[in-house]
Amino acid sequence: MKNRILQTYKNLYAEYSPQGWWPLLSCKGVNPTKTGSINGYHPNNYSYPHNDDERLEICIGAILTQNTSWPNVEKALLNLQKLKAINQKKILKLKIEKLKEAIRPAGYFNQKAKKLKIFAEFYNELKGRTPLRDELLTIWGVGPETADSILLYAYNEPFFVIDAYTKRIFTRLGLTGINSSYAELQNLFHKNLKRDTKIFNEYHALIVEHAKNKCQNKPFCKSCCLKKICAFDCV
DNA sequence: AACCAGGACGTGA
DNA sequence: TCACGTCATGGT
Repeated sequence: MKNRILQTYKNLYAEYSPQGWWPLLSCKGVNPTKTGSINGYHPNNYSYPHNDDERLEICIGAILTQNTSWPNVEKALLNLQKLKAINQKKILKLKIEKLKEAIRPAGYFNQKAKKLKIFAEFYNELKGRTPLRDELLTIWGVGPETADSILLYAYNEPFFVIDAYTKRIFTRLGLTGINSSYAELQNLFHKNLKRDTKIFNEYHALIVEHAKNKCQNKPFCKSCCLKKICAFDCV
């Protein structure tokens, strides 16, 4: 089993090369090959975030991207940037209607505006301290995936991020069951990989890339780099 | 023109 | 626990 988790990673890495997550506004133009308007990817550079506002930007992005495509999130982030609202104190001061207007392109703007207000409060009280996973999970609007995205990409803590793409790909590979829980799937990675932040960072990003390119709802198995190690019966 | 996107919450069983 | 409805915009 361990070999297959690692082998999958190696195949994806060889196919797509380093992804440069998490995308940040400050990295605009670094990797113009990626989709979206920000192009805020920074391949082979795992030093981000570089300050509290960049860290908060990742947290905001993690919340805004809930069940939402990244290009839509980018529009919202750019609107927030214009308002200089990628800062917890500014978010707290901003009127809720203004906040909703700014993040409207990301969808669910009523819920997400509330989520950002609540998170900004929490973030402000942290005063730079790294939050515990259980702390994050008590926040309204932060579930397991958002918590792990924040821990991994904003705080460089080794928590593997499980999303719909991960479930789809690893179910098809035959490495997990269709009904496996978030915790079970996360355990699969935690137990079979070195607890290394850079690998967790890259692996999740590669999973997303692969799901977008090949392992879509309707998969393109013929040209898939995981074809030889996949259990999926592609017709 | 339906379908779905880097989920989480509230509810009822 | 767990299945299900709800939330909303924008790209394909």
